[in-house]
Amino acid sequence: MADKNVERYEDSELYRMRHSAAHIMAQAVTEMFEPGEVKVAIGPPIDDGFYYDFDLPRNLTPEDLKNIEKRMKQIIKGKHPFEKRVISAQEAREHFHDQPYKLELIDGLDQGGFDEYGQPTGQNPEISLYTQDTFTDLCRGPHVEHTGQVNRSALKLMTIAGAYWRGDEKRPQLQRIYGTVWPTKEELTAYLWKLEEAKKRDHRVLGRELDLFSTSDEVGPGLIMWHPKGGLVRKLAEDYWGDEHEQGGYDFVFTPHIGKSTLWKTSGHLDFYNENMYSAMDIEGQEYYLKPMNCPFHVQIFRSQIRSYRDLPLRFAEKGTVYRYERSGVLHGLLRVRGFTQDDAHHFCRPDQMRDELDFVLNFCLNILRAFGLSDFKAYLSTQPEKSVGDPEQWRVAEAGLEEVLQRAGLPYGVDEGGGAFYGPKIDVIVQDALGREWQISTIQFDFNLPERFDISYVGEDGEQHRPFMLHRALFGSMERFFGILIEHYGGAFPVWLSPQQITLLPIADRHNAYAHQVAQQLKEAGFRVGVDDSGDRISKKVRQAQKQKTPYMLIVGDRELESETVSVRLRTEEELGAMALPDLIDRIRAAVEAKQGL
RNA sequence: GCCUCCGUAGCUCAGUUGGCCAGAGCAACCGCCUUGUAAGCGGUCGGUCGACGGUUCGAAUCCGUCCGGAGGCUCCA
Repeated sequence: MADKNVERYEDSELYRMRHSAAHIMAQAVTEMFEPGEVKVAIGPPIDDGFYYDFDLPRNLTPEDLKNIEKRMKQIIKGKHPFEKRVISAQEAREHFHDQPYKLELIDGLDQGGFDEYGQPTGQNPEISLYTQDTFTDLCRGPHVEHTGQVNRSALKLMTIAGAYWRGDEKRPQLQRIYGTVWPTKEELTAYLWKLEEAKKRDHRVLGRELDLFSTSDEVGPGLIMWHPKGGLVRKLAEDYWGDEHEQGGYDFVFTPHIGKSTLWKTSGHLDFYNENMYSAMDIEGQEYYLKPMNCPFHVQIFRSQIRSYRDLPLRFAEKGTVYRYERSGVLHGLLRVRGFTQDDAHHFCRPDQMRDELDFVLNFCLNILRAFGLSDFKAYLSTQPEKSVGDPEQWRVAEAGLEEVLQRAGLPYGVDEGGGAFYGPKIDVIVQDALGREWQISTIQFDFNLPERFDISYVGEDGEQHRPFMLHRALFGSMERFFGILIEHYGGAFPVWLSPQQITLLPIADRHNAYAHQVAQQLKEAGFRVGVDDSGDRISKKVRQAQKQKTPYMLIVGDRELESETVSVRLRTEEELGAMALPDLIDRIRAAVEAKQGL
């Protein structure tokens, strides 16, 4: 619920400042070219700044960006007032006769309230112009009073990027300049610092530095190689996942990576999911497809025998690796890939079990995520899209069921109308990471399609055949994506239970190596992942190396420790615990591991 | 996919009117030092300058195609 005392961003001074900055930028860009050469599109404020889209005679360079910023600061200094004028559509058309994008916007406004994306607004708004200095723009406003109210010391142009007119790739591609401006210089600095911090946590960078994973040109884009250390983190996550699922009443299944075209024909994937599937391969004259989803296989398992109402619910879980075509431009590290492993499961249940099943799966999901330091949850409920299968009545029941479980769980949620999959409505769980960024992780979806298409049923108490509800869910979503999020969430400093190497022994001099190895052996026997840096480097170098690897525990051993049979403990937080006896240290680490948090 | 930018040793980067054998730091390896909490010293190895084609007496540098990467592509004129 929005707090009434908190001003909405749209109503804020900052919003107006950014909106005005966009206009000032448009003026600066317009002035760079001959009259009539610059076609301006739209220039709204956004979360952390503003942008403006232009159709220009040539491509902008980073050098241009500097000049534009310079010119903007001059315009700001001029303290030019923003003046509003309400005009008729006809006047507007005359004014913008050589501005095709503006004309299109005017048409939208004139024809009964379409916004700049062609979406109906349900109202017929007035048409207004805002002028500052030499520049006039079609604009609803509001703006600051004069350009001097835009803080020029807190202004910075960020990047140039391509963007389609109205977001439609069939329309012209425009040049978009992103900029940011803040009430104070300090806030700009803080914002830039946050960007830097996010950069430092970039899972692609950390993935290399910590030797967690890689991709290879020779293998292909969007295909991930998990290195030993990344693989270990994954195994730890999967082991935990497996234990929880066993406790949670899941059965584990394993299914092939390919299936015949008839399977995908029956499932509907060839009709509805074709654009994400790779082309067929020929095996002895039969077409086979790489699987983009695991569901059809799980359905096969369900119907491999006659099921009784007493058998339900059934929960089949599989870490299933799937392959989906993604356009090359959208691939991104571990977060958007072409081959990935879903921690998939399908629940089959009776209608009367649906409510319990939903409660179970949502709570199960949130509990597992909590173990990974994620606790700030919200959700989206996505409803029936235009292109979909199944009885509308059934959709309503399922949508209501999903909404109720969210309410019972007390999870804040929004509704994405028409955002569901073609086969059923869904809940997406969104988490906030350590930097406050939001990530979509888990998904819980109804499937009306497959039970129907594969004609699965169970025998009810009445001896008749009944169609079960089928629920699809993934908690981590995909192992790749989840790993990427975890790396960024922890900034590469995994909690000790997930750290690939938990402890590194750092002997001061060669003569301490034997003792270091002996201690390491004891720690290994206690169940920890331990290494010894017995290189000839100085201790400060060894500490540096271990720090860079974000090793939770650094144990320095020299003459003093050897003498007293202790180790000097340094944490990666740079905290020093001083000399500790091994049993005490073991107790401490064991506690942290069991708690699945901290060091 | 499209637009902009980018692609030089494992990593981070120098190398601009096209011209001597393509460089540095880190890493790796070999030595010396035997060291007290984020880089000790010296040496060695390592690159068909993303790939292919073209222009040229001559291409890392210019052109073309392809491959790969980064940012962006509907948060209300």
